[in-house]
Amino acid sequence: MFKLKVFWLMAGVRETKREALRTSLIEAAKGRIEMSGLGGLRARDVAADAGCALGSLYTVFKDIDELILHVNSQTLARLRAALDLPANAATSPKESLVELACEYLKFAANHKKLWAALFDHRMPEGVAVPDWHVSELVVLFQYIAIPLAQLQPELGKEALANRSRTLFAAVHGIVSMSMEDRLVAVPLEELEDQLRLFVETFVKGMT
Amino acid sequence: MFKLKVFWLMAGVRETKREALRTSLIEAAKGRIEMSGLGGLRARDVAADAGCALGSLYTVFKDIDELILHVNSQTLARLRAALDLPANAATSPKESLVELACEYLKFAANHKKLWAALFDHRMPEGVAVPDWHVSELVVLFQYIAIPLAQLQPELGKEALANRSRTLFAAVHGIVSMSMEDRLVAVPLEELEDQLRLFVETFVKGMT
DNA sequence: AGAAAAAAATGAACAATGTTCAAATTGAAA
DNA sequence: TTTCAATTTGAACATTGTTCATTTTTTTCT
Repeated sequence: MFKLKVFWLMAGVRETKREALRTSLIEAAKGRIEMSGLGGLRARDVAADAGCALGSLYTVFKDIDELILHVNSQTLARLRAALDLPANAATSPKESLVELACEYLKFAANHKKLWAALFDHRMPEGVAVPDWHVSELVVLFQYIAIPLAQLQPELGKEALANRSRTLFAAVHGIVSMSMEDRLVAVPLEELEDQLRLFVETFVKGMT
Repeated sequence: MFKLKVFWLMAGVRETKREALRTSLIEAAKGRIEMSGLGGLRARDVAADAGCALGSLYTVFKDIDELILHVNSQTLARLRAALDLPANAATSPKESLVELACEYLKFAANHKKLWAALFDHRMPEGVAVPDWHVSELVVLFQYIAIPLAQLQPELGKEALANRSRTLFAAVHGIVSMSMEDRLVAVPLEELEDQLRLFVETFVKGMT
């Protein structure tokens, strides 16, 4: 028993260190992206920040893209968490959609560079985004599908999915352009008003 | 021999060759982007395709970004030309907005990589997109502003500009996501129906 | 036209960066 | 402790954007 436990503990050291390194690398990459954006991410900087050699990065991740995907995965998790509040505390389907959109805008504004990395990142030509990450993205459509289904109960499953995706894309486009200071020089409160108006108009047109 | 030299002197060989090189480089870059996307663009390939030395590229353009901006500038010009048809042949403001959106979708679908380059390209951290290029983009909002002003004549100049920008951003978001085969596996006709429905719904909600 | 000056084109060299790999280090087993 | 296997390391490599001394071409001057 004692021996077994000792064995297990000792055998665990490698796994433990590996996990710690993995976490450090993701955290370091996240920090660099927050500071300098996706374009300012350097393998050497990440390794230095994480306190490991350059080569060690490649023993944990296949390449830089895989590391970025993991940072994006965490960002998506925080985004989903932020959307859970308005999704649950809804007074009406319309209000729910409006609040979801506003929360999305606020998240983007409060995490500009991490949020941008979510959509700016591109895999190398011909390489597909892995399924596990695509499905993390697709879940976002669900937040919209629930209130939308209440507003249009006659919609079939397919049609509902299509419209959810379309409305998400529209809101995303608006938020996305809001983040480009060059094209939109307007305070956040006003952006939120515009977005609110947009969703309300769209919902009104639906009924 | 004397006459030949005089001819060359008068022809302004220097300027002519410089313009020809400029054109070749932009054309070569355009071709490379069409073939391999923005991520597949290489200074060496462009120079080789244009039939000049690597260094010559940098006698015409400050850096690769400037070259890309010029390719994007031409793409924008073609996009605007494509939008002129539906903008002029409109039967009603609503129809005008619908057709503009559909034409935008078709342009994106027919020039996927060039269109993607338009929005995927990022200047280096801290460097702003030059004014001349920003204003080329901003003109797109005007296409929407005209029918929108007819639908809501009570809107002030500022409010009209805001709403035009918002509607453009929404349509752009939808088209943008449509181009990501991974998230949207749907034929173009159906995408067009979705987009048409979206704009119609929004216009209906506006009135 | 020919020489001299100015401008432009060239491509080798440089710097930055992602990735690999042989050697060194460290953990696991006996 | 000793041995073996897994892991870590960072120097070296490959690719790419950019620069610059040198060469070539164009213009100017006589």
